[in-house]
Amino acid sequence: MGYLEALNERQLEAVLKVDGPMMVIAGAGSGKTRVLTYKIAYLMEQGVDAFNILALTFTNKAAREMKERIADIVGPSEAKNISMGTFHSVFSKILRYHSEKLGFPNNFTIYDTQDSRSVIKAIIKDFGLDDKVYKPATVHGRISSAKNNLISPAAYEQNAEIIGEDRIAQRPDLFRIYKEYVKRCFQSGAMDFDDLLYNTNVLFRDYPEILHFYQQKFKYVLVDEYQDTNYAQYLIVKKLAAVYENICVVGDDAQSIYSFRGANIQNILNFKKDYPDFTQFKLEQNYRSTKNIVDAANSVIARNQDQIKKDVWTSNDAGEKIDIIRCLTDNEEGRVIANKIFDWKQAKGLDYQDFAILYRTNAQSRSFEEALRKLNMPYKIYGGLSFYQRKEIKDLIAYFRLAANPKDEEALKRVINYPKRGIGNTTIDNVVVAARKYGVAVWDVLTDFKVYPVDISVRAQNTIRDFVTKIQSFTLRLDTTPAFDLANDIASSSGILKDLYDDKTPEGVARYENIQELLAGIKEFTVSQPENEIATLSDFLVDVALLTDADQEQEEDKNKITLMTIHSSKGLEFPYVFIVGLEENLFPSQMALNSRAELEEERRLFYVALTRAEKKCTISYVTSRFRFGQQIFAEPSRFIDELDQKFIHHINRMEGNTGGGRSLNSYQRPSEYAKPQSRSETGFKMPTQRNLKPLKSATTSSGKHATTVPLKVGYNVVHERFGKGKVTALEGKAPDQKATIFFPRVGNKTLILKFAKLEVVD
DNA sequence: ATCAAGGCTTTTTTT
DNA sequence: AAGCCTTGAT
Repeated sequence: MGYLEALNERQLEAVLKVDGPMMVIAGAGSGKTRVLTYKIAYLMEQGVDAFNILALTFTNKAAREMKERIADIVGPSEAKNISMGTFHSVFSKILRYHSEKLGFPNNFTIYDTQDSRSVIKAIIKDFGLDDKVYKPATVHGRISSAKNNLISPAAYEQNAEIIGEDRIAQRPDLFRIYKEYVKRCFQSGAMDFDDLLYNTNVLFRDYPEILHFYQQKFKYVLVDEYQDTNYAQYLIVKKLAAVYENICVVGDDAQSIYSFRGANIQNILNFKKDYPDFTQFKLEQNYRSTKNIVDAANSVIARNQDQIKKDVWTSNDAGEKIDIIRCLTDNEEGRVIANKIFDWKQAKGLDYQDFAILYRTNAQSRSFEEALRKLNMPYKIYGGLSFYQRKEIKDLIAYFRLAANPKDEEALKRVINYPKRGIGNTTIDNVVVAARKYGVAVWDVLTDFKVYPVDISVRAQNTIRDFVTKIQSFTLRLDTTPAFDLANDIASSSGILKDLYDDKTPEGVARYENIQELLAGIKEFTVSQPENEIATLSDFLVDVALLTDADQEQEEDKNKITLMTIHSSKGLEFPYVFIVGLEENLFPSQMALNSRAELEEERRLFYVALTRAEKKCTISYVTSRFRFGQQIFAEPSRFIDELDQKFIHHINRMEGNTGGGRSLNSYQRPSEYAKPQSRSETGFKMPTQRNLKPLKSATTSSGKHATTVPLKVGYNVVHERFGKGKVTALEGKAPDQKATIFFPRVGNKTLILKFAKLEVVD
């Protein structure tokens, strides 16, 4: 049990408490994962059977990593018997096992967001509703939050408050859409993400013997990131733990950032109500970050009203202050940060993987990608359009899905005429209308025009018959053929492979390669299966719907700069972190300015971002950026002002003195903002904030001349293009003085100071 | 039935 | 800037 020595007193207490309800409130970087890992290992060493442990994590990746760490302690053969994963993946497996109880096929499809939206869109159209008023995304959000709160369509319709909200929002028919949506999903043998939680609750509610079975199986229940669970998840956990009450939840209310998805901080408060004799542990020592970072983050989060008081502290060094960089445009922001990474990597001998760029929205990644590409620096973007959401991948998987579950209407619609086989929209529409009329799945109509007559041409009927036969031939081989073999056959005989191969545009080539990559992945999946079992395509499909980019990480992705949203950075840490786009209406998001609760969530998000950094945190904002293809002007985020000034340091890049109306600032700054941050003042007013001094008489946009600092041999300077350097020699006198400067990036350069755009670094 | 062109909305975050 | 949808021509 030597590993227990690696724990501090608080952590140790939390690990050693085995039985009964407990809650660990764990500040950022306080070793939460370590506690959870060791706790599970300790349980097993105390004789708890791995089969009796359920550990729920927020991502698949977190589950996998934790499992590996536990395996290191207790051995892989034991570790693999723990039920560990996300709520969605663990309970989708349980649902598959009992699906017939709920009237679903055991190979039910999991609809992703796109599928759900598409179903909803069709319903809105069929109901003759205006899709400007009933936006599919909004409607889906409404349905999703109903499900997350376990409100059935019937209960929705009865709920005066909800119906009132819909009426006020001019969407009185929403309950009808909800009802129809559930019906269509059921008819398609499909569950959406929310159904995985909702239906688990239905299963446990309606089948006490099944609930009883899992209560006995999962004698120990552990939940990570408890602050981000929603009501449906809360109730699942509560029911499972009702008998033994061996429940351990771990979380940090300050890092609750998923309320848009139904996450409810209330769950933490409910915990006290549900288990009055629970034990609470607080982990407050941060092992991750410097004092500056921890204290700066504390100074921000202190402004939130809703929080459990904590005193997060660290014994680490003070470290450097947080730099705040102003840039003119989003493109410049990309270049400046790419250059910084380049310089710091050189100067400090760092790896690419030491850096992360975090942003509020996925769309911001572009300027960084471009800048990094130009400097030939490897990066990896997480999130955004994931591999599995690409059209060609979804197309091929749709064939797989259809083979496994022909009632899957979204898959059917996707591929019935792709590649083109002459089954046009009119035909499909007619078939769909007929299916609704007969009250059966579209597939049922397609397979039997005698029983379900449809008014379509004989030609179309024949084409459809061929298509149906082809799918049926796939279905027949589903349980007997290894996944890779069948997948390969489907890719060829569906015509997808040829269709993409014939497309010689760069995009087409990339798509073809993506398909090959998917097939290679399936190959790997197939051969990694235990000797005497065959991995079928159905097995592959079970996982694929719930996979994300983070689960796909390749070995070659390891030493790369990380680009991701702050949301996806939760739980991660990096030595050097850049938080970019700190502007009003972007961060905090424009959508989050309607209530204090929303703003506080944005602030928690900022807190999460800050606390990802170990050594150094850098923040940037721009005064002008492109949005929807249009240039918009931006003001610095209020969050910048909320940081205690003690811990930050403003850097304003100086311009050259070429003059001439270049400045965007001159018309950017409205009067209310002609104050401290204004470029010629910030960084000069407060001596404590000064770190970069202008060297040559740089003319600012307002026409003022900045102070001139004499240059000396040995000074460190920053050049706009060459980056950081050291002055090795000086010759001549001003105004024609020249300096020889060694730049690690480009070697020695002799520059005429009059022209060189240099800044001196203290 | 298919394809090209033009117009329109979109960006908050994710299992 | 890009994807989606409608429209209109073939």
